[in-house]
Amino acid sequence: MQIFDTLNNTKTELKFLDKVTIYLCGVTVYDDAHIGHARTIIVFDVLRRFLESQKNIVEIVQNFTDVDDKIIARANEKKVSTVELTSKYTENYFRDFDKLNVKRATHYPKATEHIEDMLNLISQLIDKKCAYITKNGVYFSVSKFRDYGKLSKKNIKELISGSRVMVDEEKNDPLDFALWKFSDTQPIWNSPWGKGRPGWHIECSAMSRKYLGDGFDIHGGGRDLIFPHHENEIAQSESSTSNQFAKIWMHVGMITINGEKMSKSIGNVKSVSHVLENWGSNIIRLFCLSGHYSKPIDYSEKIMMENVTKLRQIETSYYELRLAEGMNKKSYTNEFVNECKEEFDSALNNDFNIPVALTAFYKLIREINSLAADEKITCDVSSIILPELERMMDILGINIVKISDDEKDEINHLIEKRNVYRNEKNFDEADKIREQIAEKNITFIDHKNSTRWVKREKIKAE
RNA sequence: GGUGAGGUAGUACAGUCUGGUAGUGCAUGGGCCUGCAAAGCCUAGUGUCGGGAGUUCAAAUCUCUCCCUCACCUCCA
Repeated sequence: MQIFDTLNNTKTELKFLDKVTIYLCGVTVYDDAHIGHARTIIVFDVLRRFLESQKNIVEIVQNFTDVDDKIIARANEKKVSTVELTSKYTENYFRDFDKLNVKRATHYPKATEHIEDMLNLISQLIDKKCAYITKNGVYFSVSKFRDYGKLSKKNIKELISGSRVMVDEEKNDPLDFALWKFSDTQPIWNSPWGKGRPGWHIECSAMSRKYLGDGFDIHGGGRDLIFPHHENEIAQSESSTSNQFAKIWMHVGMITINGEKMSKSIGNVKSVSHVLENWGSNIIRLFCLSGHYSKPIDYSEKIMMENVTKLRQIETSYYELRLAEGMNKKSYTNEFVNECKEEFDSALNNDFNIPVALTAFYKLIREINSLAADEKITCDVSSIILPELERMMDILGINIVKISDDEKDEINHLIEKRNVYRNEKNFDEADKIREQIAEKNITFIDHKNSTRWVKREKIKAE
């Protein structure tokens, strides 16, 4: 598999050994997750599902930042403890992302539960003279790491001149960043250098090492984390181990809202829970996967509606296969299905090109609907196509509304009843049945000689 | 100012690495199917691939240059 590596600025072949190890920068739990968080996490969820479908064992670590100045400020504002605040939003995170059909990561380490690991790492950096102590805290000395700026392609001189950071006279260099900040107010922990709390970047270096070792396959996150967060992680981790940190840096593009940046001041932040409420997980996933992962995508109602159309097509073809009956005299070969599968997989293997994979997916959908139009979907045909359709849907994380056997019997009964009315040309009664069943989100599909049906997901915003 | 990503049909995207005069979805037109619908199928049209120059038998693709957009450079997925 090839993935574009931000560090080397080139597509890089990834060879996995016994398992694939991934570290994904998660969220700071001081507020509800928004659609931008969802995109990054969904992209990695699909990556994980794809790798697993290729028989790889995937170990994925996604952190929660639960100690941070912003958290403290928000907790004070709301007059709650930081623990109350972070546990609430951590719960909300799982509520939202379970609904988004995101598979749980292998580990969800929290910063506050790994203070020891961070202190050990900081000690090592001090021992190696890569860090120093001031009256405000412990700082990483950027000048001691020769490759600083290699990820974000920044040179240190420019960073200093363009720096908008408040100058801290205690620091040796304006670019130096905090590993540990001294403080007397909660939340604080003891350290060999004084009470305080960790800086933001150190947690990922410490926790990735704890769970994945000194080097691992893929480090992911949103593009906006490249500088300074990931740059600083590299500096910390590679200074302490002298090993290569991540083999590949994979960054996911931003989401804009109607062409504008998502921001609190504009008031256009789309929370996951809000978008879920209106559109549901399938539409959100199709939307988040609609452009190449590395490029920005724009959120708008119009785009979401287009994805509703696509979901409807998926539902239709899925039910056509599911409700197949009888056997076909002419055997259906799996040639076309294999072609779609091949295109789907090779697209994903080529820098995880999801839009191209989706084209192969929709190609299969069209084939199914085309066969269905000719009433050629029989059990034998379905048994060839359905497993592949389900495999693709599973990789994409698309969940079609299922139906119980009881409901199925009831619907088949109603179809028979309706057909009797239709034969009698009693269309008023026949249409009544159609309207009645529509309330349960079931749509009849009348082919030439038979009637099929689809149970549709109810989409509030539609 | 610096760095990066982009500018391809009405629209959203792919194709650029690995040159061979453009694809896919949605939307639109026409047809089919239907008792009417819905769903779907079939079919059609639309682009001087941001401008210009260069290399080449051949450029959306490589090189140079100009214009424009966006993101990041401060917390940010």
